[in-house]
Amino acid sequence: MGASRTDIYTEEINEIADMAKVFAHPARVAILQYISTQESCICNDIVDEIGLAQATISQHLKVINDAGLLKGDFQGKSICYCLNIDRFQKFQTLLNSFFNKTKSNCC
Amino acid sequence: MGASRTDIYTEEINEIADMAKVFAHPARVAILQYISTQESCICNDIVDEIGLAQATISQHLKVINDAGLLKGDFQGKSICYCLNIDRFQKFQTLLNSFFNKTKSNCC
DNA sequence: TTGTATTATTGCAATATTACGATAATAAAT
DNA sequence: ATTTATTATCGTAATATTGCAATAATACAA
Repeated sequence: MGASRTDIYTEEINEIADMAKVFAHPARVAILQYISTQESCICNDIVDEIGLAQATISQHLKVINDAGLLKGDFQGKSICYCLNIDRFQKFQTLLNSFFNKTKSNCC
Repeated sequence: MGASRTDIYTEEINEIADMAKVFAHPARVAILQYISTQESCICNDIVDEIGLAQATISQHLKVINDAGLLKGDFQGKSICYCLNIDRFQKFQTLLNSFFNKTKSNCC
């Protein structure tokens, strides 16, 4: 007990939950929003911008990255993070598909 | 430490994270989906359908309800849960607005 | 009122998440 | 090779979440 069960749900349902988890922490929402506003896809500035420790930001970036939402390119010593638009679009499409199906069925 | 900080983010960002949290567990996604397929908005059947303990389902229903996504009407001894479509629609609209803004800005 | 069915709450144990300091790893510059 | 700047990882503490059994509360029926 304590751990979420995933074996009793369909793959689609687990996928939606996993997607939502990325956005289920304000730091990650803020990071995504901030990255999108930066012309040159800054990296360590995220730490200054958001106000959490560097280790914490790195941890959140890992979660976002593991979900496939980032492209990271080295630029000098720093890493230039950028949104993976295709993946981001896929998230939006799948979530909308779930929303539309669910609300159209409703009693 | 351990608790999420919310004071350092905008209200919009916290709102999006709170919304996403509802969908960030497969049981809640499954519950919402199931409720939407039921003509007559069944209640305790959710327990049978999903396969978690009654206490656990009730806990998840509370999370969904606290987010304003349910309407519950008494029907006999049982409660007839139904999706609050207006609220559900608002979730979809706000999330889409975040997605659209974010992806259009990207580098 | 008593019994029955349904849902909510409480208490607890297990696991996950969040946050940070310290440290390691990496890449470029000197 | 050494230094410097940047990012990732490790270890740890605090809090949150998940899940369940047991129990309480609620609503109706007899």
